[in-house]
Amino acid sequence: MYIDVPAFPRGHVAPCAAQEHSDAFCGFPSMPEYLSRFDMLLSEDTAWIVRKSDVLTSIDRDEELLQCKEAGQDYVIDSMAGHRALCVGLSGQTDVEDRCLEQVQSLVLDEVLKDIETACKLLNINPDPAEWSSGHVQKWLLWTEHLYRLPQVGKAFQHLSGSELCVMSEDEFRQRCSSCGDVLFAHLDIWKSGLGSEERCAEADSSCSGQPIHLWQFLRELLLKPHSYGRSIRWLNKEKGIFKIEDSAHVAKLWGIRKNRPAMNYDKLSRSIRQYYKKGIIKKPDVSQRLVYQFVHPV
DNA sequence: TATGAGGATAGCG
DNA sequence: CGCTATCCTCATA
Repeated sequence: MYIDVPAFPRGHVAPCAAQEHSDAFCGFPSMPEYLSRFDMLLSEDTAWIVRKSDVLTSIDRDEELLQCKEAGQDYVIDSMAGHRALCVGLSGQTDVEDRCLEQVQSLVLDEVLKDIETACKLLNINPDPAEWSSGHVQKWLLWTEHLYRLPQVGKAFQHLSGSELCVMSEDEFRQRCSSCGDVLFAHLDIWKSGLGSEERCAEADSSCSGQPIHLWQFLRELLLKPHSYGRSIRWLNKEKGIFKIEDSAHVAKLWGIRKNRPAMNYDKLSRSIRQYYKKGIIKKPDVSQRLVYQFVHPV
């Protein structure tokens, strides 16, 4: 049985095209990490098969398999070519598992849509790629490149509107960018398919084409998505609103992209944070630590 | 060398 | 005017 889910299988182990980061993490959660969100739905003897998407082709299957085994789970990588299909249970008990899988599917879909909504807010762009101007396309590219640590290839897609981008085939993406065209195509594909429900779309629409976002709101949004941004900024104590900026350059870069300020850096971003001291929005925690701040009014 | 505090100034909706 | 963005000086680790 196969579940067709946008996003998960294509993204989760996308190859790390950027050489600068040699560690295993490529901006995506590992499969075990991702699946751990759904632990409650997985029975111990359930095996998962991930059909190999084109994005997965450059990953060493054995290595991936190993990674999954290390996590103490019984995951299996299917060698079938195919795309964007995730998973499915093997060992037997179909009744219960079918129900579980339906729930997983709905949860995964939900996660994906929420991720896109967040990205819309953070980028201040429309959730529907077809509506993007060439400027929006560049913004999305820049963001995606930084988020997943891909090489910067904005130039290869210059002067392209969202609708033009949407009708491009995967091969055309590859032609424009041999190093990561396939990955970018996969990411765009997630956006293209993430538009199933209209209510969400309308919702996201009103929330993102809004007012200029404030820095503290932006930081909050990043903190809400540890799965995507946890390597750059994370809570040290969520209840007290204490957070730490783990990668100052990266956070500053993302903020710069959001505000269309290519020259943004941590020096300037931190100056803005300090402006919040007297406004009572953010302060240094009682025991001051480097790169650690605290929201005065935690939610 | 990176971070932190805060003054000064300019731009912008 | 509020909210930065930018630049700068001085202090600190």
